[in-house]
Amino acid sequence: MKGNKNSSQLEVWDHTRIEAKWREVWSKASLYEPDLNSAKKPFYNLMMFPYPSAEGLHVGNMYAFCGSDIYGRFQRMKGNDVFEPIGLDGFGIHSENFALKIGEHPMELSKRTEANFYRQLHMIGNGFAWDEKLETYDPGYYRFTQWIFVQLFKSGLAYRGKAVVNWCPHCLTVLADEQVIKQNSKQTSNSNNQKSEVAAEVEVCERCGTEVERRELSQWFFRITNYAERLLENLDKIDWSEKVKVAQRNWIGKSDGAKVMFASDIESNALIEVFTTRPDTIYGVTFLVLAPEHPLVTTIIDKANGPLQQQIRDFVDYSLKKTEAERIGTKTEAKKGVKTQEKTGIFSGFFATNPLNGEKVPIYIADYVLMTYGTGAVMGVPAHDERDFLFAKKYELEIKPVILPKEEKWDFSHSAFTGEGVLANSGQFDGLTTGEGIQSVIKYIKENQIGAYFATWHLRDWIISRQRYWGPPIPMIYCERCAGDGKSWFTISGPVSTFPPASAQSGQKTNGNWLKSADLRAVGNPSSTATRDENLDWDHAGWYPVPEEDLPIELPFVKNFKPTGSGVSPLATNADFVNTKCPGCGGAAKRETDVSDTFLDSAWYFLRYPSVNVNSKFEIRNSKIPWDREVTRRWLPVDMYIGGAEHAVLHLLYSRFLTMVFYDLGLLEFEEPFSKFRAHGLLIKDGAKMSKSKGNVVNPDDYIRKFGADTLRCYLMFCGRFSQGGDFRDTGIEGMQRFLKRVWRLATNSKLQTTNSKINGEAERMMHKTIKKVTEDIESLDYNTAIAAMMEWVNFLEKKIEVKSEKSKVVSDKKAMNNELLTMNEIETLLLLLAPFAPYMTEELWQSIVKRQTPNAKRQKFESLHAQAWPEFDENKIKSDRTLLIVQVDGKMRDKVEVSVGLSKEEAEEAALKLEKVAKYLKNGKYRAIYVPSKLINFVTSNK
RNA sequence: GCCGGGGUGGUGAAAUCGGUAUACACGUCAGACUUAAAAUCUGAUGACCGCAAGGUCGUGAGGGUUCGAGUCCCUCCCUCGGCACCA
Repeated sequence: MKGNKNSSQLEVWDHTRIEAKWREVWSKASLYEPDLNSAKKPFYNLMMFPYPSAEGLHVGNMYAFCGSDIYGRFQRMKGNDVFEPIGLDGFGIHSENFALKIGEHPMELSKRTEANFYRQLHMIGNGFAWDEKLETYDPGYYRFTQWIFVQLFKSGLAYRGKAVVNWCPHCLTVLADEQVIKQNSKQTSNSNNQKSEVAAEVEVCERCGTEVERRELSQWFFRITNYAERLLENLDKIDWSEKVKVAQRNWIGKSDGAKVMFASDIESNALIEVFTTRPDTIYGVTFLVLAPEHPLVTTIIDKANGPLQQQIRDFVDYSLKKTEAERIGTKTEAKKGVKTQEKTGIFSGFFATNPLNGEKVPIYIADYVLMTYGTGAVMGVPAHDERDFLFAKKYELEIKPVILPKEEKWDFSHSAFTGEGVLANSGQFDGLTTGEGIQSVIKYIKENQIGAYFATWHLRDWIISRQRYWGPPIPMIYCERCAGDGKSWFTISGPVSTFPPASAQSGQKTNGNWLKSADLRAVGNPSSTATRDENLDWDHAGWYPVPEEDLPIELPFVKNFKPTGSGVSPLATNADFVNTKCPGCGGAAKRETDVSDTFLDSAWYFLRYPSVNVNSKFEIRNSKIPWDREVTRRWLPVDMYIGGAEHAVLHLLYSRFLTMVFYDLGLLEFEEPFSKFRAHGLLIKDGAKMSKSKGNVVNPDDYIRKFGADTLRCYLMFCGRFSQGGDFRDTGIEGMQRFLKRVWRLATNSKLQTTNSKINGEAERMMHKTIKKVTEDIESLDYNTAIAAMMEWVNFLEKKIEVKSEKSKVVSDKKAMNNELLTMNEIETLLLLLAPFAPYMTEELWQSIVKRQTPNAKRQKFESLHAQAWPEFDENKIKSDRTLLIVQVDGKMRDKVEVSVGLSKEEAEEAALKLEKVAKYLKNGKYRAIYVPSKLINFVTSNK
């Protein structure tokens, strides 16, 4: 029997009807809900959850989601229990700014955008586990965000400190360093009456693009710097996109070197600690430089005499102002760069002593030395550092070479030699190479207690507070009375070590040192503490975390949620919220009114998903922990995480940090949250970035309505390599619809043999070749070439049965002779391979053509295509006994000839020489042949 | 400046253990079907020369290695992203 019973219904591919039907059937059958408690082969397939923007789902979101879903569907068909959760990252400045713009309260706005976003996310055809959805603004969720803050506070990893911080004058809040991005803005400047383009770099807010300012404020910080070393080292152990690893390495920014103490005559015992990455150049020190903010500068001004005192004071004032000006209107000319930038400084009138050779060198104050890096003091080695060289030239300081280039001659009066070489003029270290010199000098200064190995980091502590409304209130209470008495949670609750480490209960080892009250910085890696927080005043007197049983501290409805700009959150205006009782003394106290950074909401959501509907039996201090230990053990870490590379040093770094903290607190059994991470590329439109200002943002709704989600999915994946991004063009999507229509027609074709007759020969080879290609390409996320391979196979199948000519009524005699029937095996395989890409259409065809049944929504159980086993390929069936031999003469392809596989060189030569196109080049008979078995033969006639 | 992507037809892009460059698709042109259009189908489509057979050139530029280079090496250019007065 051929064809199918209900072909009338199948003649038209009515994507809207089909997609709605299968959504309902799949949902009723809980097709995408794995058994979280007992799944045998758990596979956690995650895509970064979206901001539910009020404009709705962006086609770029859909691009990323579909790419992730294809991988998940593939894993499901490979026999895994796939968990693909979805939620909304709805708290935060982004949503709040939009609410402000349109004058709607975020609490109401979020309800609207949530409904719209979820509607759209239902449409795209992903196998989401909807039962476990979560929203970061749900009190049931942020209760735990607050709980996490409390745990960090109790562990000494959350502290309040005063520091110069980034301030966004538009968002009216502080920002973490990671949330400030450098932006190149081309500015035209008029110099010498000539207009020239100067590339200026400005620091802007990651959210709104406004240039940031600096303010000195007291803020809550997370001590991520304690984890710098582990965050860096673990990168080698995880399977992540290289570019994201590189970005994290850069951001963490470790520099190995040494701290060296220089004695000075500023006052007795005034040691100046310098940081250098080149201790081997220490004999070449001819001056010392302090940053204008360096603590000793105040002493210098105090002690200075005569006009010098005022000069130094003026210089320091000028430098600090200039730094500020630079930060606001940075005029660093990118092209010229660091090297030529003028170095300004002033002699302090004091001298320091080189601890290695006893030489006295002048101490300068200069603004090219930054207080925020290293120790804020630098040893000037003009012979071997470009900046020191420029400074020395300007102030006519001695240039003393101590490293000689191994081969060439170097003119030290002309420029600094910064490469590696051999030590000279360095006393006992003469003759050593740079590498040996560094080691020897470090050993020497350590033995003589004048210094030690030291690493400097770029990473800074994470500023958590935001002076905004739309976020989880930071669950802290401040009691003035206790502050006056020097009391805090730490003094009332006794040693922090009473906080029960879960690992102690489960008898498991943790990596971190457990806390003692004396060492509040113990969690993480104390040796990696960066410099800035050394200078923060961390005064926790008067501070108490909200008792855990009182969580969540719900965000109250505040009518005027507009940020105040005065350094406090709009919550401060709500007296009912602010006034509370002190957990320590029971007296009147005030709540913290800042909310936490939105990146804290998203730094742990993946831990929550599997436990959303599970009540954890595990408690800490009468408070349930945010995840169930059993479920978490089964599902985490995330097996495959897909997302944008723009979060390389934001979300991806914060998540790793928190996971390590939870591991150290014994709350988790792994320290890396995402075993495998792949960054997807950027989807652009007609060659240009999509942006609201350009008005070229594509909303998927219209396309889904017109072409169906299946077509859009396939088209998005066909635009280019998933890791590289793609270019969305309206003409391209029509081509993809043509392809799916052809698949539809092929499957519903009357020539479809319903008996399971065997296929063989070329047809079998094509099938196995396609299975192999599609399988391997999905594994490596090369979806574009997987689709191309299926297209090639469909082209082949159409030719095979001449389905096209049947329609057009033109049948060439030659082709009619080859007319074969399509087998059920081929159609089944095609539908299976295409299933992850076009889930709706393939399910419809599978049920009606293969299973010959059309389940309706009422049926609970059915055998979905998406629960079928992924087709296997047989390498032997891909091999052919005939092959095309490429024939070259002097490396140029002249002809090709079909031969049997495995032929000898002699046989290949013989076959090739029969070819006229080849023979004519070899008339004189002088040649030698190079043979690549069964592939290619190259006749070389020249004498080479 | 350092680090990491990338540069291939008219367009989106394939092909990197060195071995047919441009798969797949879009677009364009021609044709079939049609009163016509749409849809669908067939064919052509890197450039240049040529009626053709065929030939020459061709993967950002220039060198090199090799029988053979998009692929490896060297020197550059452009572009996107990360870091950067980082000592």
